[in-house]
Amino acid sequence: MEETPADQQHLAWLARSFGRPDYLPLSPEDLSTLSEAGEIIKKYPGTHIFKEGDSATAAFLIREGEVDLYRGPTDQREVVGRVGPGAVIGDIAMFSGQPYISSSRAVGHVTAFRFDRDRLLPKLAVSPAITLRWLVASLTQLERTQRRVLNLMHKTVLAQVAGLLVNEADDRGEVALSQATIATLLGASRQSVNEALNELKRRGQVETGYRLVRVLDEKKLRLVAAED
Amino acid sequence: MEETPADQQHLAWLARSFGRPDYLPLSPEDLSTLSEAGEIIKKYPGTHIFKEGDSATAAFLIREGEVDLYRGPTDQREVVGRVGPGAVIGDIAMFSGQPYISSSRAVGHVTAFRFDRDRLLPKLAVSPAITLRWLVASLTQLERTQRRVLNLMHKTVLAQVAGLLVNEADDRGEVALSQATIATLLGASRQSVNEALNELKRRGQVETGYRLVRVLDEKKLRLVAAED
DNA sequence: CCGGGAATGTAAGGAACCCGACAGTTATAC
DNA sequence: GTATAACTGTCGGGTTCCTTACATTCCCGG
Repeated sequence: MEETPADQQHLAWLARSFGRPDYLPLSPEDLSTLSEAGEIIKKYPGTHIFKEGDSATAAFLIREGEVDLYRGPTDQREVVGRVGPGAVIGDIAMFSGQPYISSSRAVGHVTAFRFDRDRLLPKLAVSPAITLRWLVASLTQLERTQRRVLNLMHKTVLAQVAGLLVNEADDRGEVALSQATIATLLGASRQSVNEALNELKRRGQVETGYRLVRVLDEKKLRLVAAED
Repeated sequence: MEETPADQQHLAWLARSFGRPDYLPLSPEDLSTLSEAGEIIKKYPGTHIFKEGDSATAAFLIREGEVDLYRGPTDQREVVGRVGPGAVIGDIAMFSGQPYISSSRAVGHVTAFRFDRDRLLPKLAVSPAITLRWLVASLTQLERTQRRVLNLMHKTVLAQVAGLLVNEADDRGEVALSQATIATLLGASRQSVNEALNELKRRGQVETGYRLVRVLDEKKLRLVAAED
């Protein structure tokens, strides 16, 4: 089998995306196996990758761009999360054989790898290493979600906002979310988020702009997130 | 290899414990493989199965009894959940090679199956079906936790209590938890839980006793849980 | 360059909930 | 069988946060 440089790059990227690279690294054969279980797809901003209730025939590995996950009807949608490159979505529904539990919509231009259920399962049945890696990835996600439960339970909106900013900031310390989106992500009201951001701005720990928050003092922000 | 009736029973129980039995059922060889990766252990009430921060060398599958999961120091512990037969605990830490994230304590007499990491991983590496089943189990747990996040975000204490009662009730409709425990499970105060239970009692949907809540009208209780 | 839609800023009133305190009740251990 | 710890029931003050409402600012397409 001959492979172009682009393929190589893609396969290497696949290897990095699943969990810690030092833990049971995928062999080159494993990578090939995985790449044959689906295709790369591209989505325009605002389009759906899958919708709540659809039969779950595939899972998706985000390569580029960001994706919003939400539940409920369009007029009163409830954002469940926003994920970026490296995230796997739709796998819960696909593996458990149930309809998708949430809808996913591309925020910007999105490139993803689609794993087709019928092609993936036979491959996994003969590739324990990949299955194990996928298991570890899902358990890591589970742990993250459990931590989120603990945060939601006892922390004030101020601490929650600080925590979200630290987690979601890119390498330039910027978070490109509207205050309304931050509010739904935290399950708070837009006004409370606005008030919290004002407090952080007053303390000189962040700057705010249109659809944008810039982290100025990550260290202090982490302290605020740990309070309460 | 000769197997006693007790072994057979145990292996069959293992098969039922992991997710939906109609989905990729384990073969008898898989069951044997799994049973060789650890031993059955028994724990007295109040004793620890593992403690937060310990090196995670094993995961546990609960066979009988209930287990409390909690985090933080003993004097101000924070209950993360209570699990019964069929639940797998400690697997997150074990697979990701990190110390246990929470402590687990036997509520009553507990029988569990201990999977030793060093014996389990080689078995899984050659048994994709088991790994896949484990993956499905963890994803199901992830979905449950995500649902809990949604509940915590927008629902009132009354609705949360109603939901917990419906989920935790045994076949006689009884929930043997103290109001304080219910409160920590929901991240609410004991007083608020007490107030909610009074309201449900006033409506004739539950009865309360010492360390006990009895569900009288599950149907209406589900409606209350869905409100808000 | 300007109009409309989207996002941000601000304020007041009220609901839900937490905290501290204490009295009454039930289980459990000695 | 009694002491003690654990649990339930209840009250009032205080806080956080939501809701409603409206003014202002910003972006983008024509």
